[in-house]
Amino acid sequence: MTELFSVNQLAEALGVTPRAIRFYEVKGLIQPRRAGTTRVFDRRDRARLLLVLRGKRLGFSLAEIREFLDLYDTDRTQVSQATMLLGRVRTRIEELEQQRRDLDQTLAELRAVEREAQGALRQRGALPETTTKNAAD
Amino acid sequence: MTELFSVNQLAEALGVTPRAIRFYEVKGLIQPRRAGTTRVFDRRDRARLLLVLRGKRLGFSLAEIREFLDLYDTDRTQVSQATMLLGRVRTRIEELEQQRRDLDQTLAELRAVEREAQGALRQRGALPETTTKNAAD
DNA sequence: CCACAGGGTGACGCATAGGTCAACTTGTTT
DNA sequence: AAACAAGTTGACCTATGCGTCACCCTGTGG
Repeated sequence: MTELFSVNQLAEALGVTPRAIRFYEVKGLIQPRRAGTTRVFDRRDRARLLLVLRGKRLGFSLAEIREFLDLYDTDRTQVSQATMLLGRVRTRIEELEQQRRDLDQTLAELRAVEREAQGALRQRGALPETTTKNAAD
Repeated sequence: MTELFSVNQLAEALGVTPRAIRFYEVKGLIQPRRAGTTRVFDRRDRARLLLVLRGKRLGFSLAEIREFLDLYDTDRTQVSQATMLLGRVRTRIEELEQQRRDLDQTLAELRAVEREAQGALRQRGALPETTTKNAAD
C-alpha cells in the first residue's frame, strides 16, 4: 500500500509547480519511476523533494542541492567512498555553521530595529503591538 | 581622517570584483560618493557592502537585500513609517527564524551522516579523524 | 609628448531556475 | 466516435547576477 502520486498531485501537495518538479528530474535531483511514460512518485521521491525545497529555502542552487542529496546516497561500505563522504559532509557542515552565524547576527540586528521602532511608536502614543503576530496582514 | 577607498581597493578588501560592486550600485544597494566621475567609498559604504555580502551568503536576492537595507534607513520619527517598519521587520524576522529551523535540521542530519561515515570507517580499521579540522585540505 | 595605470560607461554574453506555449499521446466519459 | 482531462516532450522566453570586452577619459612619470 505504498501510496503513489502524479506530478500534479505532488506539486500541489508541496506547493510547487509540476514544471519545477520535471525540471528537478532533468537536473537529476529526483528519479521517479514511470508507468509507461507517466511519472510515478512514491514517498521516497516526496521526501527527496522536501529536501530539495528545504535546500532552496536555505538559498542553495540546484547543483549544490544535488551534491547534498548525493551525500545521503553515498555507499558507506567502501572505505574510499566513506572517506570522501566524510570530507564532503564536514565541508558542508562548516558552510552551514557559517550561515548560522550570519543568520543569528542578522536576527539580532533586526530585533534591535524592531525594538527601536517599538520605542519610537510608544513615544508618540501609538500603541505598540506586544504580540509577534503579523501586524501587517 | 575618514579613510576612503576606490572600487578596486574595496573590492579586493572584501573579496569581490569591482564589477560586482558597480552592479550593486546600479541596483541601488549602495550609493558611494563621487570625486568627479570616480566612485569614492567610505566606511559606511563598506559596512553596507558587508551587509550585502552577508545577505548573499544567506541566499537572498539583491532585491531582497535592498529591502533589508531599507529597513535600516527608514525614518523612525514618523508614526506611519515606524509602523510599516515594524511590520516589515517582523515579517523578515519570521522568515529568518524559519530559515534557522531549516538550517538546524539540515545540520542535525549532516552530523548523523558524519557519524555514520565515521562508524563505517572505524569498522574497517581506517583511523577516523577525531578533529573537526578540515581533513580534505 | 607619450605611455600607462586606474577609473568610467555601455553592450553583449552566459548560467540558473523555471514559465509559457504548442503539439501529441492516452485513458476516460458521454 | 467525440470530447476531455492529465500526461509527455520540445522550444522558446524571462529575470538574476554578474563576466567580459570595447572604448573613452584623466592624472602621473619618464
